[in-house]
Amino acid sequence: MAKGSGLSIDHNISDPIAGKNKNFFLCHQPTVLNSFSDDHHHFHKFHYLMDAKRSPATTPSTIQFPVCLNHDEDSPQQSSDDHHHHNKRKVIDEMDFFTDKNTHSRDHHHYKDSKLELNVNTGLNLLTTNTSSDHSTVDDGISTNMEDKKAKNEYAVVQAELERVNAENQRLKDMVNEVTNNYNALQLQLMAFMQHHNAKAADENSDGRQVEEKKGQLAAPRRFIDLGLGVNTAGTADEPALSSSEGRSRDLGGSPVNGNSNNNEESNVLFGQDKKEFVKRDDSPDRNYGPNKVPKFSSSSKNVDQTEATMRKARVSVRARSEAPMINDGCQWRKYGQKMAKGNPCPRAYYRCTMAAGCPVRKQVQRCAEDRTILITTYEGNHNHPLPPAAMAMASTTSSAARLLLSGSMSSADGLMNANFLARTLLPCSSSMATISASAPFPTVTLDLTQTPNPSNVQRSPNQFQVPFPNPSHNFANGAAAAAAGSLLPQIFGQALYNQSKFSGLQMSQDMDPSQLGNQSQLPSPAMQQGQQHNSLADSVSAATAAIAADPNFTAALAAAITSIINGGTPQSNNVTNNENTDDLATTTNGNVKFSQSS
DNA sequence: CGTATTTGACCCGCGC
DNA sequence: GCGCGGGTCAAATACG
Repeated sequence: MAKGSGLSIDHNISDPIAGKNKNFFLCHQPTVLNSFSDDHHHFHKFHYLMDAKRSPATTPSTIQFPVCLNHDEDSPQQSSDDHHHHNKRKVIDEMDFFTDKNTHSRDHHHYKDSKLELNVNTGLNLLTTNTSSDHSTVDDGISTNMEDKKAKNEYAVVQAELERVNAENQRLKDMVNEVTNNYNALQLQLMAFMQHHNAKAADENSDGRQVEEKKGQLAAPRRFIDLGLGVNTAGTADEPALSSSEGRSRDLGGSPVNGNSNNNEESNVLFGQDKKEFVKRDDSPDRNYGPNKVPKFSSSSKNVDQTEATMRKARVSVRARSEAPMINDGCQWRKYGQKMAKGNPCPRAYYRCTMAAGCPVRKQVQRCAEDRTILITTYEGNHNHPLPPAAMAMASTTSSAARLLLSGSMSSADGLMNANFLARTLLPCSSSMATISASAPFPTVTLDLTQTPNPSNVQRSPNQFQVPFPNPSHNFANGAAAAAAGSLLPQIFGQALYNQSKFSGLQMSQDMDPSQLGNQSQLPSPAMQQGQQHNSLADSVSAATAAIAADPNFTAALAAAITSIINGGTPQSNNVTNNENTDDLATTTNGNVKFSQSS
């Protein structure tokens, strides 16, 4: 749909991006959400939380009313009223209660489904019972002050309970947000870690070296050069994404700083950009990244020019379930724009990193059109400043993933094969498949942290290829558990790797020096990984379990697991693949990793 | 009052 | 050349 095409954006959709309203919804059925208002999110989310807590055997809400009817008569509130087994006032109470409630959630029967159901049902039951039984008493025409007081008391009790539940709702909402953020952060950490290892493996493969030979400390920096562009200088190889410089000095007129030859390799992750550069172009827009502008500042060879042009476009997209407007990636961002993107009713928000002046890193945040609980965050560029540990994961992930992607896209003849290779190397443990798109406008690596893919449900565009990966979820009986495990397993596995020094049972240690792990040490070659993964995964996970059990971060992992299970238990409708190529942000895949190469 | 966000306008590339 | 869509700017506004 065209921009400004009268597309009505309800604030349910725009809120999460707009950032003002932090109350994004969690919903089983995204298609119903558009009719809800802000006030209703509250209750809807509450229902979600409570529903998740319920045991599977919980009776559906529609059946609970008659069941609770009896409970209500025995409920403390009413039993306290010893004098009135036929309380005529209860009709009034009930009406009052619902009058109050209706102002909040008239449409939300879900609310009654929650913890408050006793109270709510109390009213209902009283109504039904009283209407039949009250005839005798009501016909008496007796109305005492005591009854009025009792009614008011009950009303007050219900109101207090409502307030209490509201407060609890808010608290739970906060908890969910926090847990979700932790979950995403942890997964990103895993991504970064695994991707580092695999990138190294890929590097060594391309160098024809033996895995065991490499020295971790030295190999880590080199990898970027080799993967990025062998022909390039360290500096240019440093900047696969739009962080690359150039005289995109539309406003600043800054002299282009190319090459960045002063940049050391070790600055790849933390300092994707050399400082000279970002000082010059502290506000340079992305549009100057166009290929036509590359020759201006680029170095000698056309090869390098093409490389830079491609690298400027490189993007790393992360799909994660999050209720929050943004995933917590450890960086500070400032919003500088918002647009409606074609093919997605949710607005796309543009952010730039504000942790350092002139940091070229930008990101786009957009909800997935098919499943709006999924947040799609697309990163461009490398940070030109030190990052806190929390931000390291994402920074290194995007940086290295972009390099991996570009290393594949560089050799045009083998583009798809390289993409396959990249897909295999990025997340062999976590993903069940990788989808490779050759038609995206930008070379894009998509890391899907949402769920375990179901290959049979995936719809593919003709130019997408999927690389089957070992699916860790095949051991799980039900889909929810499988979905949960799909995201949890790699997480545990990654956590185990992270704590690898604490145990020695990890299969991976056979192929590499454990001492190198903390330093982006290498992994077995992708082929080896695939071959060994099946065999070693179970052992690795069990070893990992032992490792993380002793780790303080286990709590985070556990929280992530809970979140994952909750997510997995909700009906998901994101088996849809949006093949709209023009919307690279919204392009979905059930695979955890997708590479999109510009043709 | 300083900072962050919003939002309409603008620029640019691309396809027709 | 024109229209469309993505991306960014910057004045206005909101917020703490």
